[in-house]
Amino acid sequence: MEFRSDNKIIVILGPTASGKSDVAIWLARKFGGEIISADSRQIYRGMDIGSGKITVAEQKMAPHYMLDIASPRTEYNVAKFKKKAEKIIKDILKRGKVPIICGGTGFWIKAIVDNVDFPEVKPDKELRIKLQELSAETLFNKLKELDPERAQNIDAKNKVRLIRAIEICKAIGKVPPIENQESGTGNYDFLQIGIKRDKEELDERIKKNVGKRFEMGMIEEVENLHKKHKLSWKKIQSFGLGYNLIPEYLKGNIQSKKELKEKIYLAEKNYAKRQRTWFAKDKRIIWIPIEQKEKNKYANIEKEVSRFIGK
RNA sequence: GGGUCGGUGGCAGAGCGGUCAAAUGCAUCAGACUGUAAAUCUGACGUCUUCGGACUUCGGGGGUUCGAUUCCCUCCCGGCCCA
Repeated sequence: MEFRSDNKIIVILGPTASGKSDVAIWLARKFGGEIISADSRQIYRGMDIGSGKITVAEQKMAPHYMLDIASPRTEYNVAKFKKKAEKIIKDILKRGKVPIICGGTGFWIKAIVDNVDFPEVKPDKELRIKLQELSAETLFNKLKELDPERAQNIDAKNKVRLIRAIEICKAIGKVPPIENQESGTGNYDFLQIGIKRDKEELDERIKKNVGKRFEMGMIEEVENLHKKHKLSWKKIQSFGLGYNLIPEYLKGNIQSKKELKEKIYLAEKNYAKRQRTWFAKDKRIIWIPIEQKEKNKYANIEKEVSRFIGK
């Protein structure tokens, strides 16, 4: 009997430093998969060490997509990601392979899994700059006039959200409600696996990871972004975490490498917490720990995946 | 030994007679999230609580005062300067 897997997608997710990439590569080789990165920073060229991108050698171990596809001077976003990723998914499935989405950017993953329908309103730079001057309160009142419905559930103190909502209103009248998209999952069948690690272990991994990336030249990378690629400090810092902190060190606002390292570690720990909070909401995620034993660390994940795709 | 500045919540650091359980930042904990998502944002953070409050805190001890984290004395500890 011919088994069909032409609508099955595997998602490997988890907080930073949980070891997602290794799992994805292993699965890709085992099950004939191709990996689509869902990471909002690894999208950019030249941001390798700071973003924790896997090496070129590792990338060669399985087909990878959505890595290094944008210049850091352009602005990438969920909507673009979704469009492009969907095309790639279709293509992978058509060739009889298994798409494996792997990443830690929860919102981007959700965009695919829940088929979030983003309103076709492109960012309006000028409007954003103008609105940025206003207080959250003013923005909120403005939105209340434009779209009382959206104003009802929006975070009234979050300027970024308020600005985007107003931006949408200006363009198409109101923000389309999201409730209509409940059943968006539609055409695809997803298996979402979260890499489970307890907090202490993850903190330890993050710490090690930061140390390793320091040795790999994380500081130099940021220096290059500024000097060679002519990116402003402000732009670099908008990428967050190390990209935010390292310029402070280079500018002399952080005194020592030791202090810088400690701060990056803390920032990544906090980031991991935000990721955990985000992922915790999605009850469909199956959390699986990686086994300690060497022979097959991924036995449990393998079992789950086998059952899912029926091999 | 003399002088001087200081010892505040996990840390840094305000407060300098009442409005102080004590600003602010960090850390910690919890949470939100419709084209910036590694971003952005919210709440909690002495103890107990029937959530109105109650109780114990600002190096130790003593004092002044209706009232002290804030003033005085003294002791202990630290920084700096002079010897």
